Amino acid sequence: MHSRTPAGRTGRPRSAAADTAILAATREALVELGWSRLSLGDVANRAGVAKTTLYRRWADKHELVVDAVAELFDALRLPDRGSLAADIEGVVLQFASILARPEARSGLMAVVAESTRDDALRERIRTSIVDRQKRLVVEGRARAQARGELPPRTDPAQVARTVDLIFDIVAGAVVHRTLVSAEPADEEWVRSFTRVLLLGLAGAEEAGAGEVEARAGQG
Amino acid sequence: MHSRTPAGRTGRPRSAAADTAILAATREALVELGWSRLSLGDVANRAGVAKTTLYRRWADKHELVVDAVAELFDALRLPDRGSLAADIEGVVLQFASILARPEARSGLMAVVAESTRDDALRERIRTSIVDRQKRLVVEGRARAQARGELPPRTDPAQVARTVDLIFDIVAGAVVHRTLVSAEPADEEWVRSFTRVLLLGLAGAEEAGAGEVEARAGQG
Amino acid sequence: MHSRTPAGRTGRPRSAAADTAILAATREALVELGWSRLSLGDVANRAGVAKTTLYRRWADKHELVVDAVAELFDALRLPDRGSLAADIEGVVLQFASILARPEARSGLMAVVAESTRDDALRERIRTSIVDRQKRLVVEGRARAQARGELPPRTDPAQVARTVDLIFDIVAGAVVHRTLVSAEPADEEWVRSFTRVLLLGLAGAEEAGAGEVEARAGQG
Amino acid sequence: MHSRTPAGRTGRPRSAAADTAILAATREALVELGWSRLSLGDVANRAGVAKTTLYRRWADKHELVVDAVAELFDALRLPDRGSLAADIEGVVLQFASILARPEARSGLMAVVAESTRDDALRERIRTSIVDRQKRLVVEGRARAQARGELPPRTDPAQVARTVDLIFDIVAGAVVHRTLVSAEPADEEWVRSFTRVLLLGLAGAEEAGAGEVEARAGQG
DNA sequence: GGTTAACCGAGACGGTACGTCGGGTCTTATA
DNA sequence: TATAAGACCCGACGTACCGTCTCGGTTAACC
Repeated sequence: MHSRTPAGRTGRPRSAAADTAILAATREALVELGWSRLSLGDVANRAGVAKTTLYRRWADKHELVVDAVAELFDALRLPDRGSLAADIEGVVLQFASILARPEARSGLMAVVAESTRDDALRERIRTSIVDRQKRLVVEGRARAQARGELPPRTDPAQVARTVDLIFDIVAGAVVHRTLVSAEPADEEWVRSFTRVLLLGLAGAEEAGAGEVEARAGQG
Repeated sequence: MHSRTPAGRTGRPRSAAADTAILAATREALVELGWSRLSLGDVANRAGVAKTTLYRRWADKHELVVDAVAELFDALRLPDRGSLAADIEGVVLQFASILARPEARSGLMAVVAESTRDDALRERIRTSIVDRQKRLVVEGRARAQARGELPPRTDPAQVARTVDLIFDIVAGAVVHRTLVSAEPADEEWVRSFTRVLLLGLAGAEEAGAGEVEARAGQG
Repeated sequence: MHSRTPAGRTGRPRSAAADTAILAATREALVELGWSRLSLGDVANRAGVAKTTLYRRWADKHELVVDAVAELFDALRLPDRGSLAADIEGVVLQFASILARPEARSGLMAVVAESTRDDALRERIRTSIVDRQKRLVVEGRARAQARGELPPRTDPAQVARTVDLIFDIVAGAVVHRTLVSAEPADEEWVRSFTRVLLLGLAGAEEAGAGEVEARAGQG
Repeated sequence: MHSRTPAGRTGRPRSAAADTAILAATREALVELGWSRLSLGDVANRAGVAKTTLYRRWADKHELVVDAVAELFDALRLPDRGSLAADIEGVVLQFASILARPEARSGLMAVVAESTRDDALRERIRTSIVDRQKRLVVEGRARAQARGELPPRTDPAQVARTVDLIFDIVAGAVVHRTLVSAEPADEEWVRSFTRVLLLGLAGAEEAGAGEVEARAGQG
């Protein structure tokens, strides 16, 4: 994570328990107070840790919250429900249920907001959250290809573009639905959304091959 | 907007110029400092206005920024480019270009983040930004129906559901692409995205009619 | 005191009560905690004042304590006990009794210690405390001259030198006795000290005249 | 000094060099930073020693500084300049020149300030500095008696009182002159001061004998 | 000549206070 | 009544030291 392990090996080693306690305390405080009222002094108190210990490990509020929130998304699993549509619906519902938790809602949005002015923070978000969860898309595609639901694809650049596009559509739609529109991403909505997504991808898949080749010929 | 016009009519009237100057100063400060470093004292200075004046009109930082940011999105127009796909691409590119402006990026995300803990703020965002821009989806559908690209729909509840879904997908994907994935929503990406969206909607439209009626019979 | 009255006349004026409360709180805290454990946050609390208010008026702990302590010495009066010796004994006993108060002891010495590294602070001490109390020596001499105990002196430079010398001897001896030697400056000690001082001054007065004239001829 | 020699005799003995290095580093830091900005971590760094080592030997900042400063005054010597007046002037000038050194100025005053709230510290100051230097007064009197400048005195209590009085007057006046009045204790000032002191003592000596006997009869 | 107990360096730890900054309220004089 | 100015209370910031505590490793005296 943040642990740029200190060069030397001397001195008292850092307490591993402190990290855990701090991140848990951060999530707890996010639930109770939200982002804007969360203070690092309070987090340190909750964690039973001195403020200095906290600052020794994280440069500021945002970096801390990225790590605290990132762990939440690691709970996401791609269930095997027999079909691509069902798999997607399953993972989207999980995602929605994480976003229903207050610490995820306000923590995630706050760091994204700050990352618009802080390249290091943006990179940290990408590394700790975004790229980490793209595994779900990759897994899902592989499983669908194994089932014969999707044709095997080999062009790596094209695969990467597609994975990114799917991820932006899925994550973006769910976040927007729950946080901006402030409507629940319930089973009905998820079914509608998944249908649109899969039909769109299927259609694009068919039409896309020739176009890509055509473009490759130009560039 | 915020102007709960004061009851009494006596005394010195509020300066109309102050509102404009404050909102402009807010956007300017957002560009330079981002959300977290923006301070109301500084905004008041830039606007050549006393802090008192500012607080008399907006309850706090977030309300002010919602108003300041909302104006940016009012510039969105639905261009008539001859086809639904082209129209969508046009408006999405506009949206992306607004999100490329730093005041929009950090302002929008910051108020969304705070709105996860503040119902009044969420409502204000919905009123001032979200619902206001859904007009684009409604207009686009109407134009496409006029062109014969889409069949006319009459069930108002179903229409509302579809409009909401489209808006969440479009806005969500563009925001996620630009702010979270931190990749440009350039012409190529917009073309890919639009193709997936339209094919998905077309497919769902065909398949959906019967299903909706069936569900309506149950509910 | 410290009040470099702000240039402009606009805005809310500074609370005069705050000054008084802060200085009183400072002395109270000095009594309870001593210099080193005295914190400005605590002083602000005791005074019922925000820390910012305190810092707006005093640059740091030392400046504040100089002002708080200086007031204590303004209580010194030169009693008319009928003879120069008795007058001196009276004022020295008063001085000793002020130095017996813990806020005076630790406050005074602490600012003197810091003033060895801070010219502005040293000047402040001189202005607020030292020069202010030299009035006692001047008064005492005048009264003794009126009684005929001392011959009238007119050379102002020589008078100033003598006043300074007397002040350094008196203040120095009492401070050293009470704070460094840590013995009480009780009546017996004060009587012995005063006898030495007066006999020394009388002798120097006799022998000094010619020498001074001689030096004046050279310079 | 501070070395409460550890009970057991086994194990690695303490480094003697560390003591020297630490005290020297303390004085060096006092010169550069003054008391208030002096930190023990910094002293340890300068001395090339771990903080642990420092704390194993001195309980806190004040105790350390007493020891560091006390050594400075051990350089005082009573010169034999042929007369009591000249001897006194000589030693007073030495004293003044030590007090001109920044480490002595701020170190001495700081520990005196703190000692007003700390009896152990006051005792340490008395032992390490005050009583240690009273030897100068005792020596000076003895030499003057040998020269026949002073009558031999035998009552030990009276002698002790006189030695204390002289020490308080001399040390107090010089300290006050240099640190509080912030004027130089130069040759001219020292000459004036010594004249007053000696004349005062001579007069008191003559007049005092009978009075002392009288008081002894009462007590 | 191995044991062993106290030493040493490094540096993390729980604390306390620092001096600053911003939020939002208030009190003036002026318009 | 609105305004500009600016003082006010409050609370958090991030930093600096304090004095304590672990570590791994080093000495010297004792056996």
